[in-house]
Parts: sequence; C-alpha cells; structure tokens
Amino acid sequence: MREPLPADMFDELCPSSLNPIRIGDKWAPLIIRCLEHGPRRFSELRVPLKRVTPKVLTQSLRSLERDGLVRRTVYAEATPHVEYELTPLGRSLLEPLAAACVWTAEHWDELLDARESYDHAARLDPRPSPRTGATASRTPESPAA
Amino acid sequence: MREPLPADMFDELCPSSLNPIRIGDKWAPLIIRCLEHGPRRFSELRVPLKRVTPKVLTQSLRSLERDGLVRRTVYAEATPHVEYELTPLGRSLLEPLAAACVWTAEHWDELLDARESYDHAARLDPRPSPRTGATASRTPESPAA
DNA sequence: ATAACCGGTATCCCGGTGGTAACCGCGGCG
DNA sequence: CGCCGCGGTTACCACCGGGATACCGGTTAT
Repeated sequence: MREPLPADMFDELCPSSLNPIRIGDKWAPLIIRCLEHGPRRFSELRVPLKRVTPKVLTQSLRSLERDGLVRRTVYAEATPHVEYELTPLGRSLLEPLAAACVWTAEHWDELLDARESYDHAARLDPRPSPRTGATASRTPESPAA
Repeated sequence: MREPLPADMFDELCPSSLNPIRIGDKWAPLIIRCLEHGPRRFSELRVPLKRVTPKVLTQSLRSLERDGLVRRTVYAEATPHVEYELTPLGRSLLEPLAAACVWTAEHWDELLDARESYDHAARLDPRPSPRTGATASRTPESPAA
C-alpha cells in the first residue's frame, strides 16, 4: 500500500487505447488502478504513468475529481504535499472496471485476429467504389478477379 | 426481432457521452444495443440513431466490423440490401455493457451531484494561482476570505 | 421517363484531446 | 546563496472524431 508503484506497472504496448471498453478519458482507468490500494501523490503516479505528461495527468485527475471519483487532499504540514485517493463512488467503479479487464483478457486475441484479417483483406481489396468487400452469403456478386 | 426499432429508443438527453464507462467510439454502444435482438439494415439503424449522420454511422459500423464485433453481409438478391448483426464476439460484449449500464443507472445521480458541486465551488473560487481549492484535512492553509 | 429508395462517399470544417516544452512559486537543504 | 523536488501552469500545436451538406450508382416503382 505504501510501497512505491512499479515503473513497469503498465506494459509499453498496453492496448488500453485500443480496448473497446473504456472508462473516462484516455488515462482514467490506469489512474484508478494506481489508486486501487490507497492514496498516492502526484509524483508517485508519474512513475507508472511516465508516458503521461504532467499537464494531461492533472487534467485527468481534475476530471476524476469533478466526477466525484477521486478526492484531492492538500496536506500543508512541514513538508506540504498532495494526495489523491478514490472516493467510495470511485471504488464502486473498480467492479465494472475489473469486468472490463476480464473481457479484454479473454477476447483480446480474437479482437486482434479480427483486425488483422480485416486489414489484410482491405489491403488486398482496396474497395473500388461500391463496396464489394464482404462477400454476400447468398448470390454473391462476382468477386474481383 | 423483425419489428422496426423505435425512433425514441434513445433519450434525447441520453448521457452516453458523459458516461464514464464507454465502449468503442461514441455511438458503438448504442449500435450494439440496436443489434441485440437480431440483424438490422443500415436504414433500420438510422431510425433510432437519427442524430447520427450516415458518414459517422458507417465509420462506427466499419470499426465494429474491423474488431470482429459485427458482421456485415451483402445480399445481392433481387432487391439487394445489407444487414449488420452481432458476431459471437460482439454478443460477449453485451454482458459487460449491461454491467456498465447498471453502474451508470445506480450512480448517475451521485456523479451529477459531484459535478454540480465541483463546478459550483470552482465558480466561487476561480483558483488564484496555487490551487487553494480543496482544503487540506490536517493543518489546512488559511482558506480564502 | 422519372422519381424514390438504398447504402453509402466526398468534401469541408470545427472543436476538443492530448502532446511538447518551458516556466513557476514554495519550501528545504547543502 | 543557489539548487532541487514538488505540484503543478501556461502557451502552442497537431491530430482526429465527429458534424453538415451534397452527391452517387444501381434498382425498383409509377
């Protein structure tokens, strides 16, 4: 809980942006998962989210704060700092978020295969004008070539 | 299944764009729900999705097709037409999609309240420079006024 | 012949998201 | 004193999603 977040928490190739199931803006789900096990400071979050610039991280955090999913607390003690943590409302998102992760884990390969074959077919058949790509099941029109 | 889709299937104020849980692009979840009970033709989909221009609807359908979630079939019979239907992979999305809908239904009010009070506070306190907005819990710095 | 329907495309445009880089005030510390 | 880390902010900019409008080629209906 207090141990620092691992810098490689998110795979470089993490397909969150390609994932059909999304929560909030581009980085919101990753932020939520970073906060899953307790409050975190801004600079702590920057470790696993090293691809996120401070501006964008601030934007995302503000948006989450606005939606009541994250609470921002300023500690003005000797060493002042800021902590972000999930509100109960934010915690309630963990469940559907986990469900989304499960779906992705289970079907990611299928989705990638589908994309690959779709793109492959599109390269072979750069749809002339009336889209002859997807062959009809009954009485297909004459295929190209 | 073969009865036409209701034109008012989606509320004018349907907050899908504000929903923190999203699937695919802006219209994808609505399209998926339109296809939930059987194949649909392009012009059938345009009825409930009347706010979606044909270009954008085509884009969304192509994207879903590319991801293997929707199958596009051209029937070149006497009266040629096109049908879209969910693939098994697309059907598997219905479950997390429903979970997302449940979450939104349960927490929509909380989220709206949070936004309202956040925006209200922001108007009262147009953050001067160092953000004094969120009061610290211990040893808060002197609040404005 | 002509009009309508179907399933889209083509073109233009606009706004928002997200990225880069630089800078900032504050406090602590060597 | 100067510098660093913290937690950002500001300015600028490129890209892309999405919207508006118009058009299109084929087929059927009138």
